[in-house]
Amino acid sequence: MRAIRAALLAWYEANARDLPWRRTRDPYAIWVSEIMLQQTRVETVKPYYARFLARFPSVEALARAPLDDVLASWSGLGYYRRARLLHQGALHVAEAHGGDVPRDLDAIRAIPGVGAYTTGAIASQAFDLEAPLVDGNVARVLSRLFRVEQDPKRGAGHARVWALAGELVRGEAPGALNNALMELGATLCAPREPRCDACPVRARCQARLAGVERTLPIVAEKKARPVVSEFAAVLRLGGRGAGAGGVLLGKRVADGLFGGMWEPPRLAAPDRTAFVGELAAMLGVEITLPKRRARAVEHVLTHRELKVTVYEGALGAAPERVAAAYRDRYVEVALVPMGDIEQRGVSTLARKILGG
DNA sequence: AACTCGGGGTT
DNA sequence: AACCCAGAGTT
Repeated sequence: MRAIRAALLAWYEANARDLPWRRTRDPYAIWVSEIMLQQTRVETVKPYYARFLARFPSVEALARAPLDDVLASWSGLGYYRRARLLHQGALHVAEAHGGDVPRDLDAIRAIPGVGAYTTGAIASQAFDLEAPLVDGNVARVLSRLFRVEQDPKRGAGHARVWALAGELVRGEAPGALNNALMELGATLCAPREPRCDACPVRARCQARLAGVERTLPIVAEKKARPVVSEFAAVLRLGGRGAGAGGVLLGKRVADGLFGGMWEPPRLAAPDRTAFVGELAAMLGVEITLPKRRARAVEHVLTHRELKVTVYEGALGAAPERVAAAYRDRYVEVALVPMGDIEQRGVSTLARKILGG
């Protein structure tokens, strides 16, 4: 274990990528980066990270901000619940800890949106606590290094990789050690084609010694992704009334898919006629859709594939609210000038629907 | 333990 | 097309 630690730390020292969140010890900044990096690639996160910290530079600033502003800053990043939980987390830290991220493991873990991985990341990187962490990269590295032949995402395999991470992190520079494990998984110990020739611990890798490095880690089979068909409408108000020129957006309920985000109204319906009826009922005004000129928008998510038929249409009048029967989906509607859409929390799917 | 939740790059 | 990524919360 000591030799592996030393090899990993020396390799990391010489090969670490220069990432924005590695240039700070501010626990808030590290926290923000870790939430953004959940299931999201480094290159995707970089611009969001810089913009987010510029707009919300402290726990207090984030806690004071309206959730809608936070969602707007998250627009396009995905997994929007993360933004909601991060905001809740800021409120929690502001109230329970006076705005300072706590240095206690249990207190960190109690922050909304902070799970086992993020606890270890904040504790080790911001406070140099000997707290382990296991993400997808670390799970793969440890599965190979110690030849764990069970799915590291659950059951005994999960317990095993966390125990190994706990043993490895004990010692000096826990933050660097954790980063070294992640860096190794991100750069050399790749899922398909690991570059073992350049690996600092290849001589001690149990999987490589047994010739099974490409078959580990064991992963569960994935379920097929169902295809869901929906309709959406990009609606504008005719004439010169209030809101003329704007496009109608609905704000989705907090829970579920795209929670709290704005989008052109999107409904499942058997056909175009039914969709127009649903839409008119939801908005309480007359809707005019052309028979043709529908566009097809496809959007792939983790657990489903959306195929959306998009119509450009007109409103008979400006709707004031969502009908009660539809408030399990939308909580508010607004006519938004195209130029103001960037200030709303808008999903990438909504951008595609608006895109034309 | 299973399920939900985005988006995008790589192979 | 398949794969997978600095995961967490709910049921």
